[in-house]
Amino acid sequence: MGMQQQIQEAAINALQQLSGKPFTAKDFQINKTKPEFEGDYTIVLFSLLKPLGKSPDALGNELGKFLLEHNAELFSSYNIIKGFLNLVVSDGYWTSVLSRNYNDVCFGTGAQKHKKVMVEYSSPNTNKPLHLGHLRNNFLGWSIAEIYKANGYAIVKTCIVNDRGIHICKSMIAWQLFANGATPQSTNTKGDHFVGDYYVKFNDEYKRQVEELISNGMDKATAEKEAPIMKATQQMLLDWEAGKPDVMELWKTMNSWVYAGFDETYKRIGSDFDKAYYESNTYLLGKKTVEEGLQKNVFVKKDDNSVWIDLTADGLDEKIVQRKDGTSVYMTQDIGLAQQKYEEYKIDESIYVIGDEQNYHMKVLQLICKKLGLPYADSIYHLSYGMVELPTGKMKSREGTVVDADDLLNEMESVAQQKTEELGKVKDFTAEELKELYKTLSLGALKYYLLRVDPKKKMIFNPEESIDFHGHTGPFIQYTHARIKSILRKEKAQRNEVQETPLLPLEKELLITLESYPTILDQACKEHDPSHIANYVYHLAKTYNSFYTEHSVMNAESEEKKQLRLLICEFTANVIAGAMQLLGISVPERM
RNA sequence: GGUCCCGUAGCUCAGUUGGAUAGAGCAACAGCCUUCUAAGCUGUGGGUCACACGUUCGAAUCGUGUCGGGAUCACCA
Repeated sequence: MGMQQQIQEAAINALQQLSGKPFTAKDFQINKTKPEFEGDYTIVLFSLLKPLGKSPDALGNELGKFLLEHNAELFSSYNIIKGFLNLVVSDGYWTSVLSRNYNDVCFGTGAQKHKKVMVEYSSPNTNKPLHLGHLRNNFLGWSIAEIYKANGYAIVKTCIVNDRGIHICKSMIAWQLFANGATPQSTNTKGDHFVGDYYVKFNDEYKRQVEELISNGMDKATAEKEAPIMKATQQMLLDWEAGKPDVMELWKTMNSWVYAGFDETYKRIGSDFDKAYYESNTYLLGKKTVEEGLQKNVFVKKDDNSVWIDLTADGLDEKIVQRKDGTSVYMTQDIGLAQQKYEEYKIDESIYVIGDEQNYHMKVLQLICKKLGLPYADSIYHLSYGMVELPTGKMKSREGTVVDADDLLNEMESVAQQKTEELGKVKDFTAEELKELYKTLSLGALKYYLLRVDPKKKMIFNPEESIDFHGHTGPFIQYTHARIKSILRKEKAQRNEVQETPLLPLEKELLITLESYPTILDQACKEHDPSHIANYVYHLAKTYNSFYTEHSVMNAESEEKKQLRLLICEFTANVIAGAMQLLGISVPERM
């Protein structure tokens, strides 16, 4: 149980004993004491004054005295300023937290919940390589899965691969027209980039053809429909749906090129999946759902045979769920896939990591599932995240401003190399150790940069800022870990507990921060938000660095202090490593 | 136009179940390495928390309105 919760329970008990009335956690607030006042935690008294009919000083003193008497192991003193009751937690309590947890690598993790949670993330299209936006998605999805695991949930990581449709046919057509049989092997190109190049070629040619038709007197809308390359693409989609052998063959071949490229990038960034769903297998799902919906009168069939749901009573629109030709739309496929996931894995919660441009879609999806009475409707959670933009504005593929994931990773790695060489601290590393370090640092910088921001908010990716390894960054935290390890290589703690000893302000502040880690972890899970962990671990590292500069471990004032600080060092290193691991970032022993 | 989200220091972000004088980083300036890794630490300057009104003992946080920015409202996915 966290300190704050303990204080809450002690205070509830005290208030009930003193007044004979019942109280709950909602009746008053407990905060961390502001640094300018004496104390560690503060009970805000204002909300209690009226119900108890007491003055701030009177209530504060009664409550403070009671807590000191009945919870002597927790509190050493109190003071009252205006309506704030500041409690000083005894040093003995903090050192006991240290002794109990300093070498517990599971510190902060939750008990087994016996619940299964699915996280769907990444979800690429197989017509172009991954870009910066995908990286935010991948890092978020992977991290939230780790955070759930740490809180005691069983996790299934999935990915829905958008491997069919008109956009896939575009790169296929362009390859047929322009490639002369070229392959990733023959051109020495990474497969996903190779296919992406033909997607670009399609758009160039399409644009050229449309302009040509317009200059021959056709209006724009017609030209866009009549361009030969577009007509060929639409025909190809029909051929694909009919299973025409040569089209299927080309489709399989080109997708296999893309998958080879994706695998490389996923491996590099540490994304992995327990199960991949392919849209080519799921796009026909949902027909049964439509039947059920019609029977339950949730859906209505119009004269032209198309099927709709009316959500206007819920403040939304009418939504189509089946085309007049009887095929499923995106929405229906998603309901079908949700059903399939539920049946295959019996999941208790289903998290979808999808950009906020689909907020409306996900809202509608969940609402339809509810109206259909599907058992998994309430378990759907849309982890919505904002777009990644550049200082110059949005990324636009047409303007070539999309930041490619592989390029970015290469760039980051060479910056890591350059900075490491400049500092020259690891000259004895082997070539392999160096390579590993560059990878660790570059990924640490990038993941931290993308995860430290509240997922819901759109964010600006500033290339110059992202390669900074100072200040509020991943490498700063990694560096702090390496510093601690440097001390611990020289000397290990001789004891596994410490005598109660007066704590210096920075020692105490570190222990208070460390003690709050489980609460932060729990909050990150409940709010589906890795940025809480990211901001917490930065704060911890920063506090440690102040402590490190101010107080020597090896040359401590006394042997008792030295042992105390060695334990604090080990505790801090463990929490930093554990928290960073939840963000998908590893921490080096040296850097 | 309807619905939803956002607006905090020059820039990027914390802080939002209402609590004390709103915090970090970057950028600027001034210091600190013969002592555990200076990718560090310490200090200075920098704010109409978009604006207005309201609720409250107390509002960046809650409500209403205004302004500004974004997303979405396809027989696309």
